[in-house]
Amino acid sequence: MATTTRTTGRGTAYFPQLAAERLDIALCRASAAVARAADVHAAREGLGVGQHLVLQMLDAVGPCSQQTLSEELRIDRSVMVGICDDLEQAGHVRRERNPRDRRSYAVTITDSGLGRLAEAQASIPAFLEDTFHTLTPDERGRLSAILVKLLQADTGSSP
Amino acid sequence: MATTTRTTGRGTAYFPQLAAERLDIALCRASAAVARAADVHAAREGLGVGQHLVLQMLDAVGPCSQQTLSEELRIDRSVMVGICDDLEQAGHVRRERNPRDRRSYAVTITDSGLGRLAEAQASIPAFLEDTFHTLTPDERGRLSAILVKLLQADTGSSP
DNA sequence: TGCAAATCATCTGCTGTCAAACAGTCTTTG
DNA sequence: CAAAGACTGTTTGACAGCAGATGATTTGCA
Repeated sequence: MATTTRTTGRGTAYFPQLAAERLDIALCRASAAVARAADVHAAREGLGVGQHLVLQMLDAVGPCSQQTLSEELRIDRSVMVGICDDLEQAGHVRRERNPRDRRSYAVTITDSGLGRLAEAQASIPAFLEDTFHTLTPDERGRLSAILVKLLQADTGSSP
Repeated sequence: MATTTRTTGRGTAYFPQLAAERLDIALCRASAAVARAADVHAAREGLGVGQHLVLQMLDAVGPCSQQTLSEELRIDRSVMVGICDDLEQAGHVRRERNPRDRRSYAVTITDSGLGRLAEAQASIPAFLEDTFHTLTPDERGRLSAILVKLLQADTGSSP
């Protein structure tokens, strides 16, 4: 028996060793696990992760073009189209042509969107606590700082 | 005006703030960037990331079934099929039916595979150095330890 | 003014991954 | 021994994400 770790049947599992040697793999596997948890949470909440981020950013910085949203949230343009479609259909944002540059939209959050955002925001702390409960607050802070530093090198990609 | 950061046009970018607030998002975005770098490196090296991991594990723990490889490397079974197909076609592994349980294979690394693995392994340190050059060795160690700890909670998924 | 180049949103095709169904094999149990 | 259930590898269908092309609009320059 040994119902604890039925992975190999051998005494030791190989994954921890790999994760220790290959920082890139550890990062990707951890991200996949967290992303899955986020998707589950979002599905239960009824608001997609991308939709939540868009509402949050619109609330924080005001009306934006879809391109600005894409760049700042690191979401592809063609994906952003669908996210804004869904949000607009739900009545959470309005898409108005920017009068100063009618190629771009001025995506604006509505009162409905503000209410939905407030609901969704309220559930985030519990989600984070649940997902990262194995880490101490100190470790979470360190992880955050390291990731921010790592991400700073990835702003403009290549010349 | 303001050709420095053309992301928003505003003075400050929103992404760093988001990354600081949402640990899950920061993790996913960093992972995406690293995964892309790994894919580029793998393409240049001519050996897929998954293929490399399989060879590495076979060399470390000996012949395995595809299921063991899948579970320990956190790669889906149906993806593992293609990886082993490619490796077998390249002559880097052999698939022999396990005589004790003919449902499973005993995937075995060949001499060709050992040679290919040695080549690929040699290029990993430079890749890691290049990808994580913004982090100090101390930060890399901390990140690794935190990720390992975070991943330990993800062994058996649900009861 | 008029025309070429750039920009914004969108659409299309492709790749890679995952969930679910399927065939072959082993184990259990009557 | 034989049927039912569980496990291994494989195939199929669906879906997210990304690169490139397209249409509408603005900007730059002769």
